[in-house]
Amino acid sequence: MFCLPWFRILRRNLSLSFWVARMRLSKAFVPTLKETPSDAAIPSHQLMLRAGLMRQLTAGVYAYLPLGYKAMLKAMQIIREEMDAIGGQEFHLPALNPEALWMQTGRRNVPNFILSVKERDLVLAPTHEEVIAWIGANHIQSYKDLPQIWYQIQTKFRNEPRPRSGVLRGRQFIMKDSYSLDRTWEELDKSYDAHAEAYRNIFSRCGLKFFVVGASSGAMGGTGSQEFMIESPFGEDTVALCDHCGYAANVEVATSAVPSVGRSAESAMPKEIHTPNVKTIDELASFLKTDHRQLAKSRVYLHDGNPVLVLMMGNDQVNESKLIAAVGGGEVFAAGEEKLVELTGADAGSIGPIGFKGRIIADNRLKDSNNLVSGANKNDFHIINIDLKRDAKVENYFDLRQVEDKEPCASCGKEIRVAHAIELGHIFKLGTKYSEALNMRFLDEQGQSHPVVMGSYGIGVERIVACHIEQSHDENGIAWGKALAPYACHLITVNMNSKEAVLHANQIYQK
RNA sequence: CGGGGCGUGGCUCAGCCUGGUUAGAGCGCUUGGUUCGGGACCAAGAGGUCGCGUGUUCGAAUCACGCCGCCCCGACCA
Repeated sequence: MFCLPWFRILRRNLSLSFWVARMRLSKAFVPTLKETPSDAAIPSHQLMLRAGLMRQLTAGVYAYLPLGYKAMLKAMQIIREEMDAIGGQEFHLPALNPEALWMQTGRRNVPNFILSVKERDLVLAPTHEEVIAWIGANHIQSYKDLPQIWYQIQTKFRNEPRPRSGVLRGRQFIMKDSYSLDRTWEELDKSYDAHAEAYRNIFSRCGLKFFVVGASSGAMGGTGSQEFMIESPFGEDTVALCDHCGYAANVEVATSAVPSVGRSAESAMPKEIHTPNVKTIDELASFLKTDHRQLAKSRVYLHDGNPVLVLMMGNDQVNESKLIAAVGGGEVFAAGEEKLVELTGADAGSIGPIGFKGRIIADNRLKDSNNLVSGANKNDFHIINIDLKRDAKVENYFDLRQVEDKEPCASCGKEIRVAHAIELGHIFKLGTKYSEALNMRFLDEQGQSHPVVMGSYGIGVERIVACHIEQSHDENGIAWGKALAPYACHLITVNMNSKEAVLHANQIYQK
């Protein structure tokens, strides 16, 4: 019989490729695996190994085999076409960078970021803002030189503490990164919007079911950013989605329409009460037979070493991304047990705003509320009837809470969903952080010097392929869409004993 | 970096607890034969520093210690 080889896992979806590559399967290097390698935990990782797309060399580093590289090349070609369509110019920047360049922007010592070379003062570039700004600083002189969109598709290196999920988080990966250089923030908006549109086109053409979320710009600096995501239980990001109105945001910035506590007419006088063995908000609620809305939880953080007390309603969780934004950037750590006693005189569970020495900020939900219960900064004691306007020196109110599943949507009021997602691309309005650090400036019409306004935009090439597989596979293997399929067409001669059939098949093959 | 797990032919794993013949199985691979329209069968083979090192012992894949590597959870994630 004609024995079907086991690589049926590669099967399906025949169509013509944009490039004419032919290969006889008998000569192709496609090492398939019958069993799932024990190291692979998620479908895309398992199938990329089993289908012979790639092999792992070491943690977070993969060798792409011909079949896998073909799929990646197809994704790269789509990216290239769409980047060119918005006026992007392709570069190939060096992966080896002088360490000194990264010292200038202060990013050399960002934790878990840069991999370096032992023998020289060189580092492996994790991204290319610095090199772009270096080129721009040397060659952009006049407003007439702007705007520019510069991009490349290049291997990046990062000192990932824990690579995982196959190709989704590696130490070495291929990324399309682009950078817009503009004169003004308004023009940056245009470059940014052009990228957003290009990204939509790219992911659509790749056949991905994706969505866009508002995101935090985090330590990159800048004023705005969006992420392009696919929903997946294996994603490392958490997003809030509204299936009714389309609201979508990373939980780092997501809001919901939870009601605030408000203020009652009478503000009773504060009183210390004995609350033995009451450590949690739930215990406090049942001890006092009240609901969470009257309880103000205190969390103490150290912001660049200075204590900040954060008041939250009931069991609302502090969202540290929002907290960082609220306190004006920098680093934030939750204070440890010993530090809590040192700062407040009490353990976690009995800490409160009254008598706290340091900044106090509170979540919007508690704005101007009264008759609240919080810790007394004395173990086993709480204070009731706290009026935040009268009794506590709350410096300011911010949105500090983490949204939860099933809360009402901030824009339509219906139920939101909190889900995991994989980030495919991220676009940032960077601003002038890097252009100032590296002195990339231009002269305007009046001869005034200004820093170039930058945007930065990334796409993970491997993630496109892996996400496609996550979204398109079954028990038989990968169901390739035609956009990324390594080969468009699989020509099978059913009866190799028929000279006529073989001849015919070969004729078709030659075409 | 904290917690957990694992490391035995290309892949998946057994053996280890209760040290003792030439270290096993399935899949894959090679050769020969059979089969021949839906993931073949029979037979014979090749292939292993049992992650590395030190130690305990007459004797270590098996026990102890150290190291390395990989995976998962967490922290982190520009």
